[in-house]
Amino acid sequence: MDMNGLDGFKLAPGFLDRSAQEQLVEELRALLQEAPFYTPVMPRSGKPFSVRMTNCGKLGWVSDRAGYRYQPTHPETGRPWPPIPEVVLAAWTQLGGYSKPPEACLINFYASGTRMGLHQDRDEEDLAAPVVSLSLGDEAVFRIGGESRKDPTRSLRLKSGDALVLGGKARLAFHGVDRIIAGTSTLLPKGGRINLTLRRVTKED
DNA sequence: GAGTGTCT
DNA sequence: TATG
Repeated sequence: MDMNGLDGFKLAPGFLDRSAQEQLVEELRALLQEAPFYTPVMPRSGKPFSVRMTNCGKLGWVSDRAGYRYQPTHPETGRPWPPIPEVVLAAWTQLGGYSKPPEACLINFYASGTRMGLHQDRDEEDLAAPVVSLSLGDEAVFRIGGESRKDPTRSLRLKSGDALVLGGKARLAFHGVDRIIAGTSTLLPKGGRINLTLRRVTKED
């Protein structure tokens, strides 16, 4: 809707065409053998997230009873995260407009019925860097607001192949996923949605 | 130093 | 169901 980022965010509809999406899903299949999805839990309460997560890149975002943090290894296998696929790195280069490379790529799997409450991405030290995300599979009803939880929000549909950049004004915008619309994509044989989120974590390195 | 939770 |  707003490619110029007047709201601070930039949506690039159809950034990945169907064959690029298929190739990426193929790469993800191998990556997922190395770093399987797991179910994170909320700090303190231990309540499980409905999304399943894994990561690639030098650092991965994790949540457990101790809190949120970035770490270099998978919490269940103890192994380092696999490298970020080339196409995904290319999205950062083409859309991010940032000199330093991404360090973390969070991979979320949303089965139908999964939601993600409104939140800010603020566990990164480098808040000047944008957040770039790619959608694959079923459509998501995405909600985005402002820097305060009480700011008005609006809803947008994220389709398979779309890229979304949260930078500048929108870097700290509250956002979440209200709903996944089952049956809106044939990309993933078992349905659901995969979201890849690229972030720069540290300022130097 | 809690929080991407669940609630209506 | 959509919204906050």
